[in-house]
Amino acid sequence: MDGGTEGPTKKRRTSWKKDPEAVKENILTIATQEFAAHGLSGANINEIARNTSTSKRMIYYYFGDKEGLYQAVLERVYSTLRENEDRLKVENLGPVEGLALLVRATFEAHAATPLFIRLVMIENIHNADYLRRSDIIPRLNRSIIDKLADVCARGKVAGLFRDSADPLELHWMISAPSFYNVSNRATFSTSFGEALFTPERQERLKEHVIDMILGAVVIGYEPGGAMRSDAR
Amino acid sequence: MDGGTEGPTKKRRTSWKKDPEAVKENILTIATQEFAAHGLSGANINEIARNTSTSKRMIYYYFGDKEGLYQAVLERVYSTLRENEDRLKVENLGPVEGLALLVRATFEAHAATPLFIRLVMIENIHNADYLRRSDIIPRLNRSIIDKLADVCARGKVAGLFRDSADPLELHWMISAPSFYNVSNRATFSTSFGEALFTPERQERLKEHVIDMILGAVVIGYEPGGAMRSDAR
DNA sequence: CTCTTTTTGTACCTATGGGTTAATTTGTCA
DNA sequence: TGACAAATTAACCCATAGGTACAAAAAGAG
Repeated sequence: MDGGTEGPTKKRRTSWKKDPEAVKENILTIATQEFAAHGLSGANINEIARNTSTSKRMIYYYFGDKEGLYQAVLERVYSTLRENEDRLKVENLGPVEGLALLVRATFEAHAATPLFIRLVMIENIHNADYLRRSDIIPRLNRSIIDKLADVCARGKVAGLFRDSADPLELHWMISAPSFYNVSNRATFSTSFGEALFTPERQERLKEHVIDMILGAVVIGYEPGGAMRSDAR
Repeated sequence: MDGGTEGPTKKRRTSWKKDPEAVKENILTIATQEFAAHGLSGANINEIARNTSTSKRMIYYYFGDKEGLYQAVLERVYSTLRENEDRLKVENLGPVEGLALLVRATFEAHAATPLFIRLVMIENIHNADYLRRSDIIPRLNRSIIDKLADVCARGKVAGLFRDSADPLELHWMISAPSFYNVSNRATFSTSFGEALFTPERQERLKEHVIDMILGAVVIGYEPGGAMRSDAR
């Protein structure tokens, strides 16, 4: 493929297609892994470049600098999260089952996306500076609160939930164990062993979390109640 | 070597005292802050040196390399934590009050030591590699489990606690919200506002956590029960 | 088929920062 | 009191990795 031009010294002979979006996607995918694995300062741009199908030059072309790339990764990952949340349909469930579903889904979603968890951990190490700087993100996590507010309101109207139930607090209570379960697995299991991280124990933990949350919110709730079809 | 004193070219003239322990302590204190602030790769040895009352060379003299220093910091911080745990006396309290006290103390201890939290976050980013490598640490966190086991056993004997209550799970349930409350404050408040982080809301959150835990463990428990002096 | 714009590759620059060399002071103990 | 070890200092080294300069090749417009 060098007939016609015959680069004598230089061998510019690659024939690429114009597909900036695919190139960006590719970079972001690799960068996500690298940042999640090593953090912002720990990540290595040369290493990222080596794992992409393009070159270091393109990273700087599209994302400006390391921080720009990190920010793009962060935003993409948060967006994905939001999409997952939006998929959850809870409106046509009873308040108790609805809440139980939200807890269960949150716990499972966290367990299924350790990469996301790691990026959030890293962002917290940076005091959420990049998240704060982003203009698309502050409103992202709105939908989960809306869902909780809906369930909460319906639960109170039906006389099933305590008056003290608060959507934001509830989100905090649901996120905390779900997040910690993944984020602190390494130090926890190093200190106390792997016992809690077998599939069976994880199932149990999940049900306990559901019971705890429902116990705090549902009047007269008793453990195991989330399993019953008539969740009174 | 240039004539008694009188350094014409070199000015080695500082006069220092020998106090290795104090120097090490000083280095560790500064290094703890730096590592907690920026992580292992983000921390800068020159910066640490600049903030100590000694020199960069001494850091390498006492701790070998950056990782050695990080490990020393980690171990010291875990040791401090253990000492705090040991101070908690729970044996002469009833099971319910005892458990409530453990939850309250854990929540407050986490809130009071953000530096420790950050180091644990960072260590989790590194998959607990340095914690695992340390020989003094794996047995460190034993005492808190022992305390929980004691409370648990007494609660069961008294017929107050559910049979399902498990010390390790309990520790997980107590740590999760206590840790998350500090570790994820930055992203949480960026996403949802600072509402939950005022002193009053933190108090409320703490009581809710206590209620959740006790609700999961104590038979027939009802919210606010931890406050009553006769914790039946 | 030019001309412009976008996309890409290669080679290079250079500040940063982890780590080292070698000398110098202080204390100690025969 | 002088050698020896421990503690400390100042100055230096240099690999790494973030970032850039330059220019070529492809695509699109007209």
